[in-house]
Amino acid sequence: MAARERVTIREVAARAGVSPATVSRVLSGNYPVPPATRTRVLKAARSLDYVANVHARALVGGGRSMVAVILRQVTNPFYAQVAEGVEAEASDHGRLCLVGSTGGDTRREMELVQLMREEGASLVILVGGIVEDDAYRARVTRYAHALQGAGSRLVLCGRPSSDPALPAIVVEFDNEAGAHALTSHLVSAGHRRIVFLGGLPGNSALDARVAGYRAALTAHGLADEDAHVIDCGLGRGAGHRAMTELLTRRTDFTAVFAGDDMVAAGALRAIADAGLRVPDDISVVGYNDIPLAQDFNPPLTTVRTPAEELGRAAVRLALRDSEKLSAPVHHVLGTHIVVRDSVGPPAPHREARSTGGITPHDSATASDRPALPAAP
Amino acid sequence: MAARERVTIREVAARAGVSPATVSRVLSGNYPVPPATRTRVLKAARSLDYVANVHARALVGGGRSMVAVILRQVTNPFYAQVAEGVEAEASDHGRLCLVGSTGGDTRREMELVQLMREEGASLVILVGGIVEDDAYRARVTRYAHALQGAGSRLVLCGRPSSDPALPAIVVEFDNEAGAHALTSHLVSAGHRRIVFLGGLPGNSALDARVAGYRAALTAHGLADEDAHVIDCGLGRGAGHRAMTELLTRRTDFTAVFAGDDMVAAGALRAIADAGLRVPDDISVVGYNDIPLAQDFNPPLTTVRTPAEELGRAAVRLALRDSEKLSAPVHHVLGTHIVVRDSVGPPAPHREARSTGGITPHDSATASDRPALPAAP
DNA sequence: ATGAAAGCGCTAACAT
DNA sequence: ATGTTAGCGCTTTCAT
Repeated sequence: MAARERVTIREVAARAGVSPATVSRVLSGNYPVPPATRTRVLKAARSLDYVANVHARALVGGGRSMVAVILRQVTNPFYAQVAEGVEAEASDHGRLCLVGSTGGDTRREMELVQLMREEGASLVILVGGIVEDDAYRARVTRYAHALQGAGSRLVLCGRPSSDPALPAIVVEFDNEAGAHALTSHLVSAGHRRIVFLGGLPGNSALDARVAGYRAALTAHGLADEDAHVIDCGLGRGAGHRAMTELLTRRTDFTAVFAGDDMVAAGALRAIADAGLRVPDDISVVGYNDIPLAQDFNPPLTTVRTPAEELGRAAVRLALRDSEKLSAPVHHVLGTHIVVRDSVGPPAPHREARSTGGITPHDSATASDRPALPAAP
Repeated sequence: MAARERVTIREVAARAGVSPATVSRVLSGNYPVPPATRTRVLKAARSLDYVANVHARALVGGGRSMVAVILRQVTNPFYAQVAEGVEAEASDHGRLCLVGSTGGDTRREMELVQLMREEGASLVILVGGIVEDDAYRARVTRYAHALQGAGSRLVLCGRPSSDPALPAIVVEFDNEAGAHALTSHLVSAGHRRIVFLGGLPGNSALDARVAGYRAALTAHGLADEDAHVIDCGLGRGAGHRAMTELLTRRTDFTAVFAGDDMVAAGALRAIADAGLRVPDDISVVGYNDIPLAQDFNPPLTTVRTPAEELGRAAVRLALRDSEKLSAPVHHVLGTHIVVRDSVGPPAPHREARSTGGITPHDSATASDRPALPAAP
């Protein structure tokens, strides 16, 4: 089949015996047209399989604008949920939604923002914390102004604004409070030696969790030297590697605070591989409560960050003060702990800093595991 | 800062002291322009933060080309992986990639395809099997032709073509073979009463798995009445509900073939909730080998469908015979079983169709569970 | 009630 | 080497 030319409004007009203007009026539906001609035009359009050209329409100001989400990777369940929330809310507002992923590459992020700007997206939503440096912050500032100049609006989702005066909407969680609560939960269960697995210096979300973890430790009268942060970054693989390594080096911690649920997944596997059990030997907690966290072994205690709601809030807020160019909006969503089965009382044999009280589980390696050092 | 109007090519021209045509030539780069003016124009454009209007550009014929993925939902790990593969391969080819999700709504799918076509996507990739009916098939045919007419190309990813003559590329798995192998694995372990949980009549991928399951049963000398398919659809929730219900009704099956890993996740939870253990009491297998399947309790035996490679293949194939409009391409990717810990020998007390041999686990409900009926 | 005409921002002949 | 002109397909005044 040959690629016949696209049928235009003019052909429909000819077929219906009216002018293009009339066809436009019928199709746009924003102008009263007598039922008689209306029907005639509609029939002509249908018989020709006419579809309006969005470019022409957009050019002249008619086109529906869409909302764009830009995130690191779609395979991360948390990001995916945020995207789904954005999608849902956008759909409720009759907007189409597109998601682009950067793979952590700032160049690609820049291209994507640019592309969205070109397409005339009315909303560009940047999701998730990246590792920020000054150059990056400067770029976000440029995005915000450029987008505003083009009549659209930037939303920072799940991360703080680098500059409160930025013409951007920010929607995020209180990661510090969440981490504080989760750490307290661990302390309440009796844990004193808790390692934070998955720090990522420069990433605002992780930095906040680490801060909450440290603050909670202090609040419970533990010395700062009891804090131990392993900056292995995020992801299941990173969690698995770091935990495996930690297990061969130390024996005196009783709980692990994973930077997020994927890190927790890797850590759980590493612990199982080492022949230890959760929570009998070591307690583990995660962060985000991804849908499959309840299917881990054991079901994971974690903090629920309503990802989908984050996405929904982003577009709701942005659309609400649409065209108003009001003062920068800042919205913080609450989180709460979800208690499942990965936390128990500390294992007595792991509490002491000496290597006394060895069990069959770690007898093979316990003797060459040094105690936790003070934080740097 | 007020939202000044979008800067146009004319303003850049004025700033650089040249005509719009010259600016266009410089920016499009497809016409020799002296370095002197070239630099001047570029500087003017940059200082004005000029971005070309894609709509105007597309209207007149010069659209950039990007690749678009359209899938049901990004939160499904399998789909997300396919999208990531597409993204990666597109990126390798210097293309930008956008993903749109339909939420299973065919109207939204249509809008998205339309949008992509209008936006000048050179590749539109439809991922995953939907429930197909004649109207839907007709629509896909229209997509294919419309896209071809617009110089782009349609790729059907993870589902068969409704019509072999369609100007579309199809890349998929041999679901029937995979399901056959997996069912055989179960039979080899000694299972005779295996229920298929998660049928979705009309969905080509699931229908193929059911067919493979039935064929394997027959091949191993089991009567067709040993087949038992529960059409509960896909998703963790559906799997959980259906499994819970099944557990209260029947007692004589020893293994469950879940339609995909998410269904398996729900089934595992339901089994655990009922106080039964996997694989001691019941064996469970899934399909797709999503990244977290290894973190289930127990780690799930499933068939690995290389999702990312599926996505990569889709764009590689499509880009390879780009502009060639050659004969329809059909590509089938291999799959293989990944054996983990969710399959064991059948539990003796569940094998008999009578209610003899009760164990503490199911003694409470076993007496009112009827035997599996023959398939309809 | 409906047509004619004027662009939207851009590119591609066609001029110079 | 660069400016001028004519649309791309559509919507929207402004006429009729």
